[in-house]
Amino acid sequence: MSWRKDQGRAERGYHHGNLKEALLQAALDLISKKGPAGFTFADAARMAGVSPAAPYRHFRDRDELIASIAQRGFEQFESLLTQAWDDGRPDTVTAFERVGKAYLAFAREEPAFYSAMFESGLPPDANPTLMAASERAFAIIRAAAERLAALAPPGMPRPPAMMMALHIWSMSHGVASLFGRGDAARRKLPMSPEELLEAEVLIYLRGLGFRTDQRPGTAAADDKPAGEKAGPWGKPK
Amino acid sequence: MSWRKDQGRAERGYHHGNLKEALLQAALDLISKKGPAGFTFADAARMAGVSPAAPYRHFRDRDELIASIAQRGFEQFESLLTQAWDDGRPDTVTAFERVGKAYLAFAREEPAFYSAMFESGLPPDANPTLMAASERAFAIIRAAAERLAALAPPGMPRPPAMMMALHIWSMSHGVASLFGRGDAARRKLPMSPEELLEAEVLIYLRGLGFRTDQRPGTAAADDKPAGEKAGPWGKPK
DNA sequence: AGCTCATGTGAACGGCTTTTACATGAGCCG
DNA sequence: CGGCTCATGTAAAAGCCGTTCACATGAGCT
Repeated sequence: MSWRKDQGRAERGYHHGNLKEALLQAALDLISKKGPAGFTFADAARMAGVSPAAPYRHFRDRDELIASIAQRGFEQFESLLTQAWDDGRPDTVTAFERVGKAYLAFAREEPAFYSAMFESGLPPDANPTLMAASERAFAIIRAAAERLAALAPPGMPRPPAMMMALHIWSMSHGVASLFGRGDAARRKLPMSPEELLEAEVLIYLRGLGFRTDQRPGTAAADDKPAGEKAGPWGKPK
Repeated sequence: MSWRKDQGRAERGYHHGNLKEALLQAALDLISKKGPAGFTFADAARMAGVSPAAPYRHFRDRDELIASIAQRGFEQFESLLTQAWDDGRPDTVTAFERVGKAYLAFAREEPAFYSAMFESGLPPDANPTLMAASERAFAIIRAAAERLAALAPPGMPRPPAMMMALHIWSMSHGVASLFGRGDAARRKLPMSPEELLEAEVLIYLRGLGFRTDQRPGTAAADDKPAGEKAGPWGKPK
């Protein structure tokens, strides 16, 4: 019974009653503290107050637990992005930037989920339901890109929405993964990750011909070429 | 002596003679096969034909071995990027794109190095010499960005080179990390990672006011606003 | 009340990391 | 050449982890 920690939880009998949930919660705690590599199955069991063998009644092995967390992470992620996108209100560009911020916020505030989702080294094709969850989350970015692409200024070739979505995703993931988490991979930056990503996306959108200095939402007013105003990186000296 | 594998190597006596190197090489093999998580110290020792305790004469622990690999990776990375940049020849934009391709090529061809460098979950501040190596590699991108920023079209605010460098780095890392390696994280893409990154960088540069459809290198010829020609993503339908 | 099956336990196996005391022999010094 | 010394490697052991298996428990159904 050395594993029985009685850490403040209600007394329980032979059966835990909610072990699967308790294990997922414990794993989240542990991963956010020590990274997905430092997390151990036995620790999670200890934290839930059960024997080291008990988790095997709920997860085939350690990887399946991590995959479960990743999946749950993608679901929360999708919901967060959906909310941030808010169907493009009040205008497409504003909503789009809100999605970028939400991406970073998720990476920062849920590092355990984020690393389980993107840095756990699981084969993504191993778990079809996991991949489906991941694709549903990406679909939000994809949908936003679609709407944005439709707004591309006339007289220019329309950028493929899928490509735009992949670009935005890679920017967001790149910033989040290199600079995003408070603890890991801290490099000295001249600006916050949020500012960095926002500037990056704005410059990118300008490169596609968008005029990012105003927010018409749906109206494309004048035709002045991009690049004659202050940039998105604050005041030029 | 079960650990003695005699795998084709020259016979040796009590002393290995080159164990440190052999361990690094073995670790590279193992990491590229099974990821940085799957790699074990004992396996590396076995592969080098020594007892499981021998590696401790050369590395304080498993993490120090991985850090050594990461450091060596950053050195090779720096050398590769330097070579790709080639001091901006034949022209800045061309050289810049070559750097992007070199980044992806490194991630693809040296996945073991790449994951040790960016995905091993080591605290980057733990090892000052490692961080220094990482900064020397980044300095190449930084220097390239500096040259590019100096070329920014007149009449526009100059983008800060440091910001450009961080943007380029995050794009490259994002693409490499999400889509770059053949095995891991494969998602179906409408284009190759190289094309994806090249388009992304070109659009970004256009957003900064660069005219990316020609390669003046140092001369900024005419003034036509960007965005009146075919985009960098191939033919618009 | 009795049965059954999901859920949890204990013990055990093999493997990994790391430490400690000991063995070996390469290189240096005289 | 002979002997010393110390870097390098070995053996053994402790402690942890993942995983499996036979067995225990008791919740829920009939």
